[in-house]
Amino acid sequence: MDVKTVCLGMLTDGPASGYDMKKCFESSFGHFFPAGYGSIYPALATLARNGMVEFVEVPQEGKPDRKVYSITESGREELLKGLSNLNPTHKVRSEFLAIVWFAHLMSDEQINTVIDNKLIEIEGFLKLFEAFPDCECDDVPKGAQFVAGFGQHMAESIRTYIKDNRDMLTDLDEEPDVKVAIGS
Amino acid sequence: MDVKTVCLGMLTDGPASGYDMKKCFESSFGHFFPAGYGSIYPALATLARNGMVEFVEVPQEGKPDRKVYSITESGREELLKGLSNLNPTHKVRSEFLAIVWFAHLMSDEQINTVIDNKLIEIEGFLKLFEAFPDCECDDVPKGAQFVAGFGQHMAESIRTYIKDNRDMLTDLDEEPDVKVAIGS
DNA sequence: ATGCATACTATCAATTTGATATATAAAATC
DNA sequence: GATTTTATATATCAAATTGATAGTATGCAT
Repeated sequence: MDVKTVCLGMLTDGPASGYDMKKCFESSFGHFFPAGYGSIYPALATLARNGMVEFVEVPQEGKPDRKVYSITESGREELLKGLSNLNPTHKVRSEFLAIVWFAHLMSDEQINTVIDNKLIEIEGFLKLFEAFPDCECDDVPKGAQFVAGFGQHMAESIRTYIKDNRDMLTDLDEEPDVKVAIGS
Repeated sequence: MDVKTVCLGMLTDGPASGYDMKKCFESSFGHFFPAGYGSIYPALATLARNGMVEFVEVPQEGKPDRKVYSITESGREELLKGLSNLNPTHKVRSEFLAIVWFAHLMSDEQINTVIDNKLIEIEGFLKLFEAFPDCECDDVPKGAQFVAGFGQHMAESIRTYIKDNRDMLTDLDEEPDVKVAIGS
């Protein structure tokens, strides 16, 4: 599955421009399937060339024209093909874990900063979920709810693991600062 | 951080060929930082060109020559630069979650198979950890232990979440098959 | 005997990344 | 009042990565 398939999937929710899709990748999709302009625009161009999507150019005032894409019938068939993978991947690419793997080559201070920053990042991410608690309200598709819950569960799980095990990584956990009794 | 940095890191454990490194990516590193021949060989070529690594060609009988690479002093400095990122990424690219997001476009049977297969895959992955229980034994660096534990914890967490929430995704959880009492 | 696994190297097209270019207007900051 | 940033929108480019394939030889299994 590539960005083309995901773009087709997004268009089943209604017409959208490349810019709209980029925002969608930023807000939700990108957390588990990232894409930037450099993959979105070529994907849309290819899909249009092959008749999977159609577009109309909507003139704007003072802004570039919008190209608003819609999925076609061929596009819907292509999408179902793209989704029909019974062994889909789930890949992680983590600079964080690579750095931690080589912790013994680095200073305790460096590692501690990396860990602190990662915990802050996770905390910020988890705050996003407090906003809409278990949004099983409206017409949000069950799949999206499952994926959102997955993300939240993962973030909590990572936070827990890091907090519970970070002291493995530094020689002295938190510079003991033990005042040895003088004259003992 | 790119594959070059990780290759340098691997070489701090001792000299190795591209083939050796590929096996290392397959067995451990690849679970959180994947790389194939197509990135390893170009990485080693670039590193050699820039004096970050040196290599000797070791003739073999009936097999192609081995090119055995070693890290240089410049390489060690370059590695430390590569590791000195205080905000390293942790990215997920999941066809699995993308498919699940669009579950409403698919049949229950398809989704159930995808989920079953994923659970089997996770089960298989977790069996790898039973082999060496908490390998804090030898001289395995703490960083590697932390990362291995991280992987195990994540896999368990994903398994739990999927098992607890998979029924969100299908209309009827497991084809009820309720035999209604006749004549009630 | 024919195919598959292991041991090595390496390359290639297609895809993706991350940054940048272009252009205008509104909002924020100084 | 001037400057910077943010938002709206398009698009492209070099570099990196993916996933597959090619080449060459030995051994093992069916």
